[in-house]
Amino acid sequence: MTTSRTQALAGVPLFGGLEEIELASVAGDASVRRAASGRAFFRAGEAATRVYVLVAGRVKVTEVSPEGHEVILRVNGPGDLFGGVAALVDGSEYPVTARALETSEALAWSGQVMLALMRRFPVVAINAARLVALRLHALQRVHHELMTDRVERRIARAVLRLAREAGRRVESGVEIDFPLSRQDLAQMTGTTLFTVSRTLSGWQSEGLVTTARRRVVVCQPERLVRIADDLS
Amino acid sequence: MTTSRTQALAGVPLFGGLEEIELASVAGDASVRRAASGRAFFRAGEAATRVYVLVAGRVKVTEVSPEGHEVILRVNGPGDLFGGVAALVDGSEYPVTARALETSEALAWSGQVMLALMRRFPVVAINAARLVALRLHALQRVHHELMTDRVERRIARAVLRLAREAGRRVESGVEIDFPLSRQDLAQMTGTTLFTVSRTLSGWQSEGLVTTARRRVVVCQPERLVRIADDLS
DNA sequence: CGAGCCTTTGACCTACGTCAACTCATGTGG
DNA sequence: CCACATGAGTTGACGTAGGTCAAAGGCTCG
Repeated sequence: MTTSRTQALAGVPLFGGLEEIELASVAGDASVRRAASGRAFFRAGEAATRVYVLVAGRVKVTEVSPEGHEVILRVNGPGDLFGGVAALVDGSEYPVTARALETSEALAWSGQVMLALMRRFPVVAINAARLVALRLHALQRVHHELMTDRVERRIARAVLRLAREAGRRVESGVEIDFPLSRQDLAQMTGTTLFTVSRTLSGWQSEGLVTTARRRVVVCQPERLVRIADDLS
Repeated sequence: MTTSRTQALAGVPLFGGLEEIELASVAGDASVRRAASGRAFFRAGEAATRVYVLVAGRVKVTEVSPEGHEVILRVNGPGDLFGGVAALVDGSEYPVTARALETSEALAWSGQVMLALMRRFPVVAINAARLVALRLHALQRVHHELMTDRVERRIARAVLRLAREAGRRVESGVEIDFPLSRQDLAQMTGTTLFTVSRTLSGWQSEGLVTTARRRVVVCQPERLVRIADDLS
């Protein structure tokens, strides 16, 4: 259904600046990929053949070292570009794994097709550069935090970021809208699930958050911000 | 001297794929910027108006937090793009500071001009996306290390990277070819100058490296690699 | 209903940060 | 050209944030 694919692309940053008819052409070149919760769109080490734009769901992007240590670099939501980074470097491999956190759907283009699109519509290439640049900036900030901040602050920042990007209003506050384990938070903040557990327990007993198995609700964002920004 | 500027651009990755005559046109739009050792090409927070390609020297890219903690994100050498990332996001500010480690020279374009170049020569936009992507990958690896590795290994990796990217053969091994203090290494690896000092002292007494004030020579790279990759 | 996950909590330990004191180059100016 | 001020580096003593490991309880989903 090309028309529905075209609609899915409306408002996607990668294609900002394209006319509707151009969008339809771009959509025509796409294929639809789905992944059930826990399944991977691609894994690190595979040939980087495709560029994805997430249409629905959540996808975590992780990197695992030779030793087997896995870290979470980012959680993508609808509209986000992923895999694109590597597919432009031709003949290369994905350096990361993209795994669905819940049932997800994406549009995909082969690297070749995407390169052709970029040559035809330079604005797409410019958008891509800008998007990757923004991602780089975001990672630079997280990296800085990791170098200089204590764990409680890092966890606070991670939770606030997730609430901002993937928050859903509920009675008691803002719930992070996908399953998020202590282990996940640990892999985002460079600590252990034990420390995350202790930290969240502490916050919960102070009323800052309420938690359940793989669920986090931020109840008092401003107090969390105080922890995140504390200048003392 | 447009012709010398054109020569400076030959082989620069950002402009790979351009014809000589196109290169000359690109060079014609550039201005030359110089910075003495210690001076900044731009500082974090300034309006991001220009894109730079380093022609000669070394430039360290740093980020400083509100608390005043400074971390080194990268050291650029000749041919490297810097500042480009932000200048594409129009109306934005540089998120980082670019400071010359030694007397340096760069070519610069305004963001406007660079955008126009990218529209005219889509390959430049594609190159830019690719370059930023590569930088993102590099930062992802470092970030991973910071999350999972002990300091000695991180320092070993940083030293090896610098030797690879900016090494000069000397009698006793490979010297890192720009002034590099313990503090610098600490700000690259997320530790303190004290720990770096102790670590280098240890290595020196084992004959792995020789050091002097702001100078590091790698004498036994393979043993350093053993520390960096130790799978025990 | 049962088998795994996810989570909690406690006890212990250590890698590394912090601070202080000292030495040694270096480059600057008198 | 020497002297001194300054910034780089070293080393020791000490404290602690948070990692590690073990044990056990509770969801949930098959």
